Amino acid sequence: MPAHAGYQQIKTQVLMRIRDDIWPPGSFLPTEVDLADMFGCARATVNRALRELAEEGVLDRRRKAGTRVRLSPLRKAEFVIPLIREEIEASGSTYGYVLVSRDVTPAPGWLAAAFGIPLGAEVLHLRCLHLCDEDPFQVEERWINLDTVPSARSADFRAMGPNEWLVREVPFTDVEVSFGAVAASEEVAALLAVTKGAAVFEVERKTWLEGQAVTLARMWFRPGYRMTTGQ
Amino acid sequence: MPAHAGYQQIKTQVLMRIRDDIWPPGSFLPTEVDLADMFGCARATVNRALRELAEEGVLDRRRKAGTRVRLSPLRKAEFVIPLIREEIEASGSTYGYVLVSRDVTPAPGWLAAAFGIPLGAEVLHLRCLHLCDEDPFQVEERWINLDTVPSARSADFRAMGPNEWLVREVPFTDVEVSFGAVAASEEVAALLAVTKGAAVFEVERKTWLEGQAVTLARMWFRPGYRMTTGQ
DNA sequence: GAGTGGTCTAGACCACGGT
DNA sequence: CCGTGGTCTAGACCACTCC
Repeated sequence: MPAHAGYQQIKTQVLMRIRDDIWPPGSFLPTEVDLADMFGCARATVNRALRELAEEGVLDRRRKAGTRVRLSPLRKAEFVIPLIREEIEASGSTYGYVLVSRDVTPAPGWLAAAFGIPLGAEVLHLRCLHLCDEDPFQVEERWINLDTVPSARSADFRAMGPNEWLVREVPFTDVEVSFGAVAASEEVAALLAVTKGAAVFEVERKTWLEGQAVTLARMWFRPGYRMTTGQ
Repeated sequence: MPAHAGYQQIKTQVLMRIRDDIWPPGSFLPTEVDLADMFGCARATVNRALRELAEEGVLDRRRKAGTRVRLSPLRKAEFVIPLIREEIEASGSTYGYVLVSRDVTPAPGWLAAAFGIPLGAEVLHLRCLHLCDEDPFQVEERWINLDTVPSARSADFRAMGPNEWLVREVPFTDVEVSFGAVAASEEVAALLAVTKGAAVFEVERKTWLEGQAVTLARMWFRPGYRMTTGQ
């Protein structure tokens, strides 16, 4: 109703009306033109408010059909995945890095399958350990597609982690991240200084550059590590 | 350059120039006015493109200072957290639910502290088991603040899970989600039918309604469960 | 076919915050 | 102070998709 309704206020108003069951789940909202009239503002302002609410998972919008309240709102959680060096240094600790192993091999079958590369294509395989104040913090196992990133073959990963190197050198267009919990393998347990079978948080990250597989990384964190929404 | 540059094309163009090191990390982009001139479009169009790239973590924008390329782009991962019933039914399986325990107690110290409620305030404490085709799928432990949600005291959680009930009945304004890996406690292990100490994926979810604590839930999933970006 | 959202424009005023 | 992004407007055309 305020003469100077901004898109933020419109978002709030819409959420209030949904909460008060004026627009219950599944029901249609008025059209943008009508809402602009109701709120005394331009249609573009309403459009931005509704577009953002749709993006946030509250509304469902379709041309011609209109805007409706989602039956159950999509519940999204956004995580910022920090560069491990920055995460450790931001906490006031000292970052350390060790390259554990490096070899060039034909892609194992599971990797070729999971990643969409020809079976037997050469990949660079690295295992690394990241330290926080000298204590094991994260174990990283990484596979780099040498067809897509040939320069990785001659890069020196003894001083700089593959993550940092890739961030600087290799662009990508698509990412897939997944989280899970696994029992520490013998090797991971040894590197993390935990008992074999201990519960460790696992992050897997795959990237592509315009359809070409770039890299796949699996990371295991020391016990107690959590990933939390927000910054 | 095309006469009809849309904001999508501008985003692409900007990303290409960043990739080609025309605008290297840390450098400033031209102002919106100049870019609008370059791309032959209105400033609003440039604004939307840059605003979205900032939202995605590629750019850093400040009034007066201008727009610069982030030194290292923020790496964000967005997860859609499904309602467990819908997740199971979407996979073609049968959903089952069991209420394991229910009691009303004064909030334990850790809960009061972690959640910002007065020590000793009454909370409803529930333990539930969610089943997929009769097999344990998820164990849920839930605490509901009865000061904020008094109606929960008389709700019947034997037929409907607290999650579904809360989604229908209680609005919230703020959420915090965190993921981790923990060793299954004796009780969780028994409910999930795994050995004690097995690695299980844990999701913790807290919600507030305008500063008032609503509910805290901890959920443990059967082995092998993963949370993946995208829908 | 027609109604809805999706987008673009040209212009304007404002708020923040670096210099 | 004053340049930059943040937002709003009034109008327009377009694209999708439901009927």
